[in-house]
Amino acid sequence: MIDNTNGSMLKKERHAFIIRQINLHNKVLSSDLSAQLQVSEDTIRRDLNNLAESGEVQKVHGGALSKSFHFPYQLNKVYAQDSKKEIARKALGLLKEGIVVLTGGGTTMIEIARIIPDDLEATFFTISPLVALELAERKLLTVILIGGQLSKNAHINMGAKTVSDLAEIKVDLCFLGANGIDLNEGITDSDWEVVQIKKAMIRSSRRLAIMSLGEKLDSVQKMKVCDLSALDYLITDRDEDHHSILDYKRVVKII
Amino acid sequence: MIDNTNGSMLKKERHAFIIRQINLHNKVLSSDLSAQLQVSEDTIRRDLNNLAESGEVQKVHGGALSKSFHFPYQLNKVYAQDSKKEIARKALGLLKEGIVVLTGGGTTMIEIARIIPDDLEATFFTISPLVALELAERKLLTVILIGGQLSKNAHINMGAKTVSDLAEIKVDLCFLGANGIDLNEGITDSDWEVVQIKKAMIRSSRRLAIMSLGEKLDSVQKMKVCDLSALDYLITDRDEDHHSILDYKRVVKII
DNA sequence: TTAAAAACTGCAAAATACTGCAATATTGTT
DNA sequence: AACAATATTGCAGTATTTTGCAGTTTTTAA
Repeated sequence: MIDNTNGSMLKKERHAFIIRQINLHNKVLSSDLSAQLQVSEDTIRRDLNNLAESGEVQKVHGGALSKSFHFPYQLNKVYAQDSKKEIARKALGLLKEGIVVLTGGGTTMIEIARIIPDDLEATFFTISPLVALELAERKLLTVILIGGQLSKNAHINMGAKTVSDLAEIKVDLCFLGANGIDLNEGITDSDWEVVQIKKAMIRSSRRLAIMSLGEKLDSVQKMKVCDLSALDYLITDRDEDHHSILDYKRVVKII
Repeated sequence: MIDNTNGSMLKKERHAFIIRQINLHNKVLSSDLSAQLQVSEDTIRRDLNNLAESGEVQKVHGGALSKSFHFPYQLNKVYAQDSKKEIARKALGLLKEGIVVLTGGGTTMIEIARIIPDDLEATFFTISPLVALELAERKLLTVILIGGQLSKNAHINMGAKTVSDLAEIKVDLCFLGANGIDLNEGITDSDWEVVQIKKAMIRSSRRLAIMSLGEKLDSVQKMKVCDLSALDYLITDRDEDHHSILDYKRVVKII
């Protein structure tokens, strides 16, 4: 592991070693390098300063990170928007002329609303004001916003009134986002109120389509919404032959 | 799941992990992060403070929320004329702690929603998704969106369901825009459905405040909403001594 | 209203970073 | 090879950052 054959190591060699470690692990700790390279932490710190000056690494307190290490988000942009668009594109295949749909909120659902063709005639129930407004842009859609108390976090209508209004409808298809999705635990969420709403939505629908980023697969939250067996479709951005999908494929139709 | 390759985790890595969790689930709890990252909640709190300072998340009691999720609809920011802002400023005077309000839609109403102080505790019913979303930004407001079929041009909920839901409430004050306003003909509108909604809203309110640009005074539309005698307040951008106001002043309180 | 949870404050310990400096190593020149 | 000029390294002392803890205040929920 340590290339310390002749006791002393040139600065360039150390730099190369550090770069290699960073490429390997995306990060290095000064303390680790000091031990591995048998030099003082001061020297390591100077090395990291050099590499940072020439823009090869990103120095942080305690070590350094790969320069490509950046926050997985961009300001003013929806996280993983391309993936969500891919999900939206797939979801579109479930929409047919005259269908009656019930939808939740979330950015993925908004992406679907955005790409619904202008010539589709259908009825959309939704608990999300944002989705409703987006859907209302399509001339031929009937958009019904189910009322209730608007939650500040999720920006969807919740509470008893929403649940009881939901009980009065029965739709062909329900689009729902998932916060946690797992083979054994099924669909889970972290907010009790949200879970009540989702359950009510599922009760009001003949078929259920869950949309989820592939990243969320195998994650579990505190509250249970339903089992995987309740799903008719699972729509993700991953290819259906992706290894992470295989187990799900046996339980639910993957789109 | 947790990227804990090495025993210790650099601060920036924690930050990235937090951002990722927020992007994925829209919200995080300090307690969860503390457990997942194996650091004290104090550290998490400081992390969240840092991320909030640089505007990357929105900190709330107990955790943090995704910021990108919170402001998307501000994109279609309407630029209210000064006169509408003036009306909004005046309307604010009618709001008191604990009041229950019912509002319609329209840019003037949105302008009011925007300038409501953060420390006002009150309950707002509304038939406008946009107004509801704007109101939801105020932490202490309870916002109840009355459902119905979303009209494509006015972007308010209408139809039988909305009317019957309105019949079930009784509020202190109703804010309504006016399309036509005239001494003899009262408040008038051009859309039959809108008139039904407005009448239902008026029935559900103890006091009625009509907001209208001064230029709409003395104009008449086809359908009647109510007489001027039904108004408690008429809010315009004109000075109350303006010549065009004088006649109205005898019938209704001008603000 | 009270009780629990969460946030803030100040503080101290540990880890990390910086400064100047002397010892050592490297390089370039004759 | 000898020597000077330069660069690198480790060290000691000091400063800064990070973190957890205890006590207090604020917020939330019942």
